[in-house]
Amino acid sequence: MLSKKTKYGIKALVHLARQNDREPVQISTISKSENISQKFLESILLTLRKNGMLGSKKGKGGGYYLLKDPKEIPMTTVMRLLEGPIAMVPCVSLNFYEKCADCPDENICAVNKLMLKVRDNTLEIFRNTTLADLSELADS
Amino acid sequence: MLSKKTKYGIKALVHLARQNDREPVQISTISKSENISQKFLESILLTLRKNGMLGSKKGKGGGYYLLKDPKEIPMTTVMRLLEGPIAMVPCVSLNFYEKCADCPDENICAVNKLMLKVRDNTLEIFRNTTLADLSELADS
DNA sequence: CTATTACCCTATAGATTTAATAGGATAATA
DNA sequence: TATTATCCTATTAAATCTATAGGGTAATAG
Repeated sequence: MLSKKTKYGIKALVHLARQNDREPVQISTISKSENISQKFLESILLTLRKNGMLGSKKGKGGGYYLLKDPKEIPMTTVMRLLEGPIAMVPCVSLNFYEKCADCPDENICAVNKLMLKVRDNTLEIFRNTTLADLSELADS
Repeated sequence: MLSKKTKYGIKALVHLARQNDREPVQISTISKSENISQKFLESILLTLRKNGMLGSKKGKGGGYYLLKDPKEIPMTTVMRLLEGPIAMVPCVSLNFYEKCADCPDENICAVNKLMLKVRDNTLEIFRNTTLADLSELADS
């Protein structure tokens, strides 16, 4: 299951991507528009900024804005930042690999085999989907 | 992330599928062979039996056994039974659909759009992978 | 220069889920 | 009738998630 943190984070990023200009958008604006608890959103945007995804401006007229072109932001980056590993088990994770304590040999492990396939497919989707793609309304 | 319950459940099912005959296998045997806490495994096998996946036999020479041919058991069934929804968000789930509280219109929701793609792909894999496929050792 | 605005940061708490354990009841077999 | 092995409920320990609280800091306007 996707955490609310990730869900809200994506929504906020898309909100910023849909902005025509790069003018800062206030937390409260996004919070109201996307129905997200303002304080919770605050902490999410903070981690997005700390990880180089967003810039911010303080004081009146301040807010958050995207640092890069939405076309240049693949969802792999966003997902790993907010949700962590894309794989469903650590033993098939590229960026968060961990050996299973119970599994003597990954090569003959059924779970490994299955989840490797799932990871490959999911990864492919996230790689080929940018924030710009998600910002285009409806269908496609 | 895949829960240990699901992980252990799949391993146990594969263990049973790898059995040549349909003779009952004791919990303790699977538990030792797969490095799973026996009591925890007990509860997992119980739910698998209650949902028509396994049969059981009590007393000496008892144990659990598959009720169907592994070729006839797609991973969609197993996953839904053990893990629940395959989708990462309830609003794109086929069997566990739920509307998001915060989302006024799913058709223009970026998260919905993205997770729908992921679900479609993952579902396809689970549909086309049977317990028999996972039981074949190594590569493929 | 000072009031206001809006982000910055840490800590904590409540709720939920997960993973496992405990302890015995029940049924089948030898 | 003793033994074996599943059946079943309840409980707990730990982890994670989802916020909320409460103030600090920097920028802007007038």
